[in-house]
Amino acid sequence: MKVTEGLQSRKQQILHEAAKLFRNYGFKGTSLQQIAKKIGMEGPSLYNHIASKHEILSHLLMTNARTFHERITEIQSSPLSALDKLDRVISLHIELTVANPDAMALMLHEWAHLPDAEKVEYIRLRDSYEQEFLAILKENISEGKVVEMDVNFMMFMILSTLRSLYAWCAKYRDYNRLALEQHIKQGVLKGILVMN
Amino acid sequence: MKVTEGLQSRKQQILHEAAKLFRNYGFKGTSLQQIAKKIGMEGPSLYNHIASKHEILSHLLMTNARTFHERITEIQSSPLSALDKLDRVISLHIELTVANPDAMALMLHEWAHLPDAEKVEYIRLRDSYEQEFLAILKENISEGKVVEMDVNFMMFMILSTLRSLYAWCAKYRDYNRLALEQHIKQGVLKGILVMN
DNA sequence: AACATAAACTAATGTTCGTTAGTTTTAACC
DNA sequence: GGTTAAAACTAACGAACATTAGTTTATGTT
Repeated sequence: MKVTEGLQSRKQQILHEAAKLFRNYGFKGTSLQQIAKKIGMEGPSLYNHIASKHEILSHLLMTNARTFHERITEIQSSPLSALDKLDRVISLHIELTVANPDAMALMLHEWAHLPDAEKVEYIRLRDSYEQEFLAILKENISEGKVVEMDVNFMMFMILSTLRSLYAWCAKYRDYNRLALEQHIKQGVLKGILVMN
Repeated sequence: MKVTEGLQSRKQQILHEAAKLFRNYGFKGTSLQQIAKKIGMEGPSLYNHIASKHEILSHLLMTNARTFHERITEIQSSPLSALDKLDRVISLHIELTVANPDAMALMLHEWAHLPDAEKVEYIRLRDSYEQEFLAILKENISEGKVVEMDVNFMMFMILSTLRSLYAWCAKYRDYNRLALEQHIKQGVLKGILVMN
């Protein structure tokens, strides 16, 4: 019986390498053999640590989906101003993306391969997230903090940027996270045109 | 020998249904059987019209990648003002996305499954596109039309929104295309904050 | 040192799928 | 109506892959 584990448990190694491979080749395009090779094992040996290939995907997606859901609920029910809530939501995306860009990529593309039951839950979590997001935007609009605009459309634009972040943050490793936040908040909130 | 073909040739039907399926289940997650069923044939019969499964993906991706490349080159080499060029590029994205939302989804996610030679060309076309885009943004900056900001970052934000459009334009079928353009240009260029 | 359990390996199974071969049907043209 | 070629079908192959079974190796505990 092992008492001390490596810094990363075997299961975490699997999840980490799988996330990278799934991101590059897709869930269906990645074999268990490939994942195993990356950590120096044979394919079937993975089954000492996981129950199935789908379990890997489920873990990666559901963990992050639940985190997003919990965190935005916290923010929404906090006593912050509407504008501060929006600010926190942007920070939340940046935080989770910097921590785990590969998993963020999967959240966009690979949830379709979840087993049925978890797919349903995933969609529920995501829809619920978007409802909270909409509520925060509506608060801002009714307080006059934000331009009058179709609120669904406003959310689309902001989420498009935040959900693509994973693809670009690698190129901006030289920025620290605060500079990244500055840039995003400037661009998303204030636009890019010079006023006149 | 057939002289008149249906309104859509068999090959176009295949491309159309394949695009929808690839978008929903991914290239690797879609079988030729599935595609064939959608147009009422058996799997192997597809080979009377296509050379391989990869050919379908290649056609869908390369056609659109070349169109983007040609069109932005036209715009860039036109005598339009820098701001008008930016405007035209946004319109270009909207035009191609409305015409073919499924193929646009593939351009984000499925190019990794292209055969090697075409993958190289695809990346070259995309990089070249981004270079033209950057040049247009730099023109705008040096003319003072646009805020001082890291130009790569500015492009990231704009392209994130434009490249996600396919996912949302279905929800906005009630807008006509001009209203869609108004919204996007407002949001991307002017931001959402009320000025003070 | 002996034991027990975790974790690795090899071999094999059953399935799915892209693709090929060979055959039959459909439909235009003389 | 007979000819011809396109386009459909069925059957089969071979490769890839997730997963299972059974065995061996490694390791921590007594």
